[in-house]
Amino acid sequence: MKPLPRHGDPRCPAVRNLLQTIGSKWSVIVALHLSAGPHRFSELKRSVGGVSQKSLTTCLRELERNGLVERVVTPSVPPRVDYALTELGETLMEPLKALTAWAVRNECAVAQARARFEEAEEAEPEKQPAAV
Amino acid sequence: MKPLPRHGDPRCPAVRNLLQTIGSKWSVIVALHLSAGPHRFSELKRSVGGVSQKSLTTCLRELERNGLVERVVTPSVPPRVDYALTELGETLMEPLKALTAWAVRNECAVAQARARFEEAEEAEPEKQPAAV
DNA sequence: CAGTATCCAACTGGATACTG
DNA sequence: CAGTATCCAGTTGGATACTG
Repeated sequence: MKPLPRHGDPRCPAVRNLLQTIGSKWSVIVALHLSAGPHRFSELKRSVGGVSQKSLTTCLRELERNGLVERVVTPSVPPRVDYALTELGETLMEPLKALTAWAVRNECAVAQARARFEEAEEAEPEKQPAAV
Repeated sequence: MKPLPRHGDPRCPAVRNLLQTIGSKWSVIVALHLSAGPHRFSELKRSVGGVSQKSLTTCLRELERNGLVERVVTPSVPPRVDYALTELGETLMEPLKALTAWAVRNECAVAQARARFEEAEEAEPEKQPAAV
Protein backbone atom coordinates (compact mmCIF):
# COMPACT_ATOMS: atom_id res chain seq x y z
CA MET A 1 0.00 0.00 0.00
CA LYS A 2 2.50 2.55 1.13
CA PRO A 3 5.56 2.97 -1.04
CA LEU A 4 8.09 2.99 1.76
CA PRO A 5 10.88 0.76 0.52
CA ARG A 6 13.39 2.92 2.35
CA HIS A 7 15.41 0.68 4.52
CA GLY A 8 14.47 2.82 7.46
CA ASP A 9 10.85 1.82 7.17
CA PRO A 10 9.82 1.01 10.71
CA ARG A 11 7.21 -1.43 9.49
CA CYS A 12 9.91 -3.46 7.84
CA PRO A 13 9.25 -7.11 8.69
CA ALA A 14 12.91 -7.62 9.50
CA VAL A 15 12.68 -4.98 12.19
CA ARG A 16 9.46 -6.37 13.55
CA ASN A 17 10.96 -9.79 13.59
CA LEU A 18 14.10 -8.74 15.43
CA LEU A 19 12.11 -6.82 17.99
CA GLN A 20 9.84 -9.80 18.40
CA THR A 21 12.85 -11.98 19.04
CA ILE A 22 14.79 -9.77 21.40
CA GLY A 23 11.61 -8.45 22.95
CA SER A 24 10.81 -11.80 24.51
CA LYS A 25 11.43 -11.97 28.19
CA TRP A 26 14.73 -13.81 28.31
CA SER A 27 16.41 -13.64 24.92
CA VAL A 28 18.55 -10.59 25.52
CA ILE A 29 19.66 -11.83 28.90
CA VAL A 30 20.54 -15.18 27.41
CA ALA A 31 22.34 -13.57 24.49
CA LEU A 32 24.37 -11.37 26.81
CA HIS A 33 25.36 -14.39 28.84
CA LEU A 34 26.41 -16.19 25.69
CA SER A 35 28.45 -13.23 24.55
CA ALA A 36 30.85 -14.17 27.32
CA GLY A 37 31.34 -17.58 25.77
CA PRO A 38 29.49 -20.87 25.16
CA HIS A 39 27.32 -22.24 27.92
CA ARG A 40 25.55 -25.47 28.61
CA PHE A 41 21.81 -25.59 29.07
CA SER A 42 21.85 -26.01 32.82
CA GLU A 43 24.61 -23.45 33.18
CA LEU A 44 22.45 -20.92 31.43
CA LYS A 45 19.44 -21.87 33.47
CA ARG A 46 21.38 -21.31 36.66
CA SER A 47 23.24 -18.18 35.70
CA VAL A 48 20.28 -16.46 34.12
CA GLY A 49 18.17 -17.32 37.12
CA GLY A 50 14.41 -17.39 37.39
CA VAL A 51 13.77 -18.83 33.98
CA SER A 52 11.81 -22.03 33.51
CA GLN A 53 13.11 -24.90 31.42
CA LYS A 54 10.36 -24.40 28.94
CA SER A 55 10.98 -20.71 28.53
CA LEU A 56 14.71 -21.17 28.22
CA THR A 57 14.23 -23.86 25.61
CA THR A 58 11.79 -21.73 23.67
CA CYS A 59 14.11 -18.78 23.89
CA LEU A 60 17.16 -20.72 22.71
CA ARG A 61 15.20 -22.30 19.86
CA GLU A 62 14.06 -18.91 18.73
CA LEU A 63 17.59 -17.54 18.81
CA GLU A 64 18.80 -20.62 16.99
CA ARG A 65 16.06 -20.34 14.42
CA ASN A 66 17.14 -16.81 13.60
CA GLY A 67 20.75 -17.86 13.26
CA LEU A 68 21.94 -15.97 16.31
CA VAL A 69 22.79 -18.97 18.43
CA GLU A 70 24.33 -22.30 17.60
CA ARG A 71 23.50 -25.54 19.36
CA VAL A 72 26.48 -27.89 19.67
CA VAL A 73 25.72 -31.44 20.73
CA THR A 74 28.40 -33.72 22.09
CA PRO A 75 26.94 -37.22 21.93
CA SER A 76 28.34 -38.48 25.21
CA VAL A 77 26.60 -40.12 28.12
CA PRO A 78 25.03 -38.12 29.51
CA PRO A 79 24.65 -35.92 26.45
CA ARG A 80 26.30 -32.55 26.51
CA VAL A 81 24.80 -29.57 24.75
CA ASP A 82 26.48 -26.24 24.42
CA TYR A 83 25.01 -23.04 23.14
CA ALA A 84 27.12 -20.33 21.58
CA LEU A 85 26.62 -17.16 19.65
CA THR A 86 27.09 -17.50 15.92
CA GLU A 87 29.08 -14.91 14.00
CA LEU A 88 25.79 -13.32 13.10
CA GLY A 89 24.85 -13.33 16.75
CA GLU A 90 28.13 -11.66 17.63
CA THR A 91 27.43 -8.83 15.25
CA LEU A 92 24.11 -8.24 16.95
CA MET A 93 25.77 -7.82 20.30
CA GLU A 94 27.23 -4.44 19.41
CA PRO A 95 23.97 -2.57 18.78
CA LEU A 96 22.34 -4.58 21.53
CA LYS A 97 24.93 -3.58 24.08
CA ALA A 98 24.61 0.01 22.93
CA LEU A 99 20.95 -0.25 23.78
CA THR A 100 21.49 -1.78 27.19
CA ALA A 101 24.17 0.81 27.88
CA TRP A 102 21.61 3.49 27.11
CA ALA A 103 19.22 1.87 29.55
CA VAL A 104 21.81 1.95 32.30
CA ARG A 105 23.01 5.46 31.53
CA ASN A 106 19.50 6.84 31.61
CA GLU A 107 18.11 4.76 34.41
CA CYS A 108 17.75 7.78 36.65
CA ALA A 109 16.19 9.98 34.02
CA VAL A 110 13.60 7.31 33.32
CA ALA A 111 12.92 6.81 37.01
CA GLN A 112 12.41 10.55 37.42
CA ALA A 113 10.08 10.64 34.45
CA ARG A 114 8.04 7.87 36.02
CA ALA A 115 7.86 9.67 39.31
CA ARG A 116 6.68 12.83 37.56
CA PHE A 117 4.14 10.86 35.59
CA GLU A 118 2.62 9.21 38.61
CA GLU A 119 2.55 12.51 40.43
CA ALA A 120 0.69 14.10 37.55
CA GLU A 121 -1.75 11.21 37.55
CA GLU A 122 -2.61 11.64 41.20
CA ALA A 123 -2.99 15.38 40.81
CA GLU A 124 -5.70 14.80 38.25
CA PRO A 125 -8.88 14.21 40.19
CA GLU A 126 -10.87 16.45 37.87
CA LYS A 127 -13.72 14.03 37.83
CA GLN A 128 -13.75 13.75 41.59
CA PRO A 129 -12.77 17.25 42.75
CA ALA A 130 -14.00 16.55 46.23
CA ALA A 131 -14.03 13.32 48.10
CA VAL A 132 -13.62 11.92 51.61
CA MET B 1 19.08 -10.91 47.00
CA LYS B 2 21.65 -11.14 44.28
CA PRO B 3 24.72 -8.94 44.66
CA LEU B 4 25.15 -8.00 41.03
CA PRO B 5 25.45 -4.25 40.99
CA ARG B 6 27.70 -4.29 37.94
CA HIS B 7 26.13 -2.02 35.42
CA GLY B 8 26.58 -4.65 32.76
CA ASP B 9 24.30 -7.02 34.58
CA PRO B 10 21.83 -8.27 32.02
CA ARG B 11 19.23 -8.71 34.72
CA CYS B 12 19.49 -5.04 35.50
CA PRO B 13 15.96 -3.73 35.97
CA ALA B 14 16.68 -0.76 33.76
CA VAL B 15 17.49 -3.07 30.88
CA ARG B 16 14.47 -5.24 31.51
CA ASN B 17 12.33 -2.17 31.67
CA LEU B 18 13.63 -0.71 28.43
CA LEU B 19 13.20 -4.00 26.63
CA GLN B 20 9.73 -4.31 28.03
CA THR B 21 8.92 -0.87 26.71
CA ILE B 22 10.41 -1.13 23.27
CA GLY B 23 9.51 -4.79 23.04
CA SER B 24 5.82 -4.04 22.89
CA LYS B 25 4.29 -4.39 19.50
CA TRP B 26 4.08 -0.78 18.39
CA SER B 27 6.38 1.34 20.53
CA VAL B 28 9.43 1.26 18.27
CA ILE B 29 7.38 1.93 15.19
CA VAL B 30 5.70 4.84 16.91
CA ALA B 31 9.00 6.17 18.20
CA LEU B 32 10.56 5.99 14.75
CA HIS B 33 7.62 7.89 13.32
CA LEU B 34 7.97 10.52 16.00
CA SER B 35 11.69 10.86 15.32
CA ALA B 36 10.66 12.56 12.10
CA GLY B 37 8.80 15.20 14.07
CA PRO B 38 5.71 15.66 16.25
CA HIS B 39 2.52 13.95 15.20
CA ARG B 40 -1.11 14.10 16.20
CA PHE B 41 -2.89 11.06 17.52
CA SER B 42 -4.88 10.34 14.40
CA GLU B 43 -1.87 11.05 12.20
CA LEU B 44 0.06 8.41 14.05
CA LYS B 45 -2.81 5.98 13.89
CA ARG B 46 -3.01 6.40 10.15
CA SER B 47 0.68 6.44 9.34
CA VAL B 48 1.57 3.55 11.60
CA GLY B 49 -1.28 1.53 10.20
CA GLY B 50 -2.93 -1.50 11.67
CA VAL B 51 -2.85 -0.31 15.23
CA SER B 52 -6.01 -0.02 17.31
CA GLN B 53 -6.84 3.11 19.25
CA LYS B 54 -6.46 1.29 22.48
CA SER B 55 -3.06 -0.11 21.62
CA LEU B 56 -1.80 3.21 20.34
CA THR B 57 -2.99 4.95 23.47
CA THR B 58 -1.41 2.33 25.69
CA CYS B 59 1.80 2.54 23.73
CA LEU B 60 1.97 6.34 23.84
CA ARG B 61 1.19 6.37 27.57
CA GLU B 62 3.96 3.91 28.19
CA LEU B 63 6.43 5.96 26.19
CA GLU B 64 5.25 9.08 27.99
CA ARG B 65 5.54 7.40 31.37
CA ASN B 66 9.16 6.57 30.67
CA GLY B 67 9.91 10.10 29.63
CA LEU B 68 10.54 9.25 25.99
CA VAL B 69 7.54 11.01 24.54
CA GLU B 70 5.83 14.25 25.41
CA ARG B 71 2.14 14.92 25.09
CA VAL B 72 1.30 18.47 24.08
CA VAL B 73 -2.33 19.51 24.40
CA THR B 74 -3.68 22.54 22.61
CA PRO B 75 -7.02 23.31 24.27
CA SER B 76 -8.92 24.25 21.18
CA VAL B 77 -12.22 22.96 19.89
CA PRO B 78 -11.87 20.29 18.86
CA PRO B 79 -8.89 19.61 21.10
CA ARG B 80 -5.54 19.08 19.46
CA VAL B 81 -2.98 16.72 20.89
CA ASP B 82 0.52 16.34 19.59
CA TYR B 83 3.07 13.76 20.54
CA ALA B 84 6.77 14.40 20.25
CA LEU B 85 9.97 12.78 21.35
CA THR B 86 11.54 14.32 24.41
CA GLU B 87 15.27 14.98 24.51
CA LEU B 88 15.63 11.72 26.35
CA GLY B 89 13.62 10.02 23.64
CA GLU B 90 15.88 11.54 21.00
CA THR B 91 18.93 10.05 22.65
CA LEU B 92 17.33 6.64 22.51
CA MET B 93 16.86 6.89 18.78
CA GLU B 94 20.53 6.48 18.06
CA PRO B 95 21.03 3.01 19.55
CA LEU B 96 17.56 2.07 18.44
CA LYS B 97 18.26 2.98 14.84
CA ALA B 98 21.52 1.08 15.06
CA LEU B 99 19.47 -1.94 16.02
CA THR B 100 16.94 -1.55 13.23
CA ALA B 101 19.77 -0.96 10.80
CA TRP B 102 21.24 -4.27 11.90
CA ALA B 103 17.90 -5.94 11.28
CA VAL B 104 17.79 -4.60 7.76
CA ARG B 105 21.42 -5.33 6.97
CA ASN B 106 21.10 -8.92 8.12
CA GLU B 107 17.62 -9.62 6.88
CA CYS B 108 18.89 -12.11 4.32
CA ALA B 109 21.20 -13.89 6.72
CA VAL B 110 18.34 -14.35 9.15
CA ALA B 111 16.02 -15.56 6.42
CA GLN B 112 18.62 -18.09 5.33
CA ALA B 113 19.09 -19.26 8.90
CA ARG B 114 15.38 -19.77 9.17
CA ALA B 115 15.25 -21.73 5.97
CA ARG B 116 18.08 -23.94 7.18
CA PHE B 117 16.39 -24.40 10.51
CA GLU B 118 13.12 -25.50 9.00
CA GLU B 119 14.92 -27.81 6.63
CA ALA B 120 16.75 -29.43 9.52
CA GLU B 121 13.47 -29.82 11.34
CA GLU B 122 11.86 -31.66 8.48
CA ALA B 123 14.89 -33.87 8.00
CA GLU B 124 14.52 -35.06 11.56
CA PRO B 125 11.94 -37.82 11.42
CA GLU B 126 14.04 -40.03 13.68
CA LYS B 127 10.97 -41.11 15.51
CA GLN B 128 9.25 -41.95 12.25
CA PRO B 129 12.08 -43.27 10.05
CA ALA B 130 9.71 -44.59 7.42
CA ALA B 131 6.51 -43.06 6.27
CA VAL B 132 4.49 -42.60 3.09
C1' DC C 1 -10.56 14.67 17.48
C1' DA C 2 -8.84 12.12 21.11
C1' DG C 3 -9.64 9.42 23.80
C1' DT C 4 -12.00 5.78 27.76
C1' DA C 5 -14.45 1.42 28.86
C1' DT C 6 -15.56 -3.23 28.07
C1' DC C 7 -15.21 -7.68 26.22
C1' DC C 8 -12.69 -11.26 24.38
C1' DA C 9 -9.21 -14.17 21.67
C1' DA C 10 -4.43 -15.19 21.27
C1' DC C 11 -0.06 -15.48 23.03
C1' DT C 12 3.55 -15.66 26.82
C1' DG C 13 5.50 -17.75 30.32
C1' DG C 14 5.63 -20.59 34.77
C1' DA C 15 4.84 -25.14 37.30
C1' DT C 16 4.79 -29.79 36.98
C1' DA C 17 5.45 -34.39 35.29
C1' DC C 18 7.60 -37.38 32.24
C1' DT C 19 11.48 -39.17 28.69
C1' DG C 20 15.93 -40.65 26.12
C1' DC D 1 21.63 -33.75 31.55
C1' DA D 2 18.64 -31.87 28.35
C1' DG D 3 14.98 -31.70 27.11
C1' DT D 4 9.32 -32.62 25.70
C1' DA D 5 4.36 -32.51 26.98
C1' DT D 6 0.59 -30.68 29.39
C1' DC D 7 -1.94 -27.53 31.99
C1' DC D 8 -2.96 -23.11 33.47
C1' DA D 9 -2.71 -18.01 34.97
C1' DG D 10 -1.57 -13.51 33.53
C1' DT D 11 -0.79 -10.27 29.93
C1' DT D 12 -1.17 -8.30 25.27
C1' DG D 13 -3.69 -6.56 21.88
C1' DG D 14 -7.83 -6.12 18.66
C1' DA D 15 -12.93 -4.95 18.01
C1' DT D 16 -16.49 -2.35 19.42
C1' DA D 17 -19.17 1.12 21.67
C1' DC D 18 -19.40 5.29 24.00
C1' DT D 19 -17.76 10.28 25.80
C1' DG D 20 -16.06 15.35 26.35
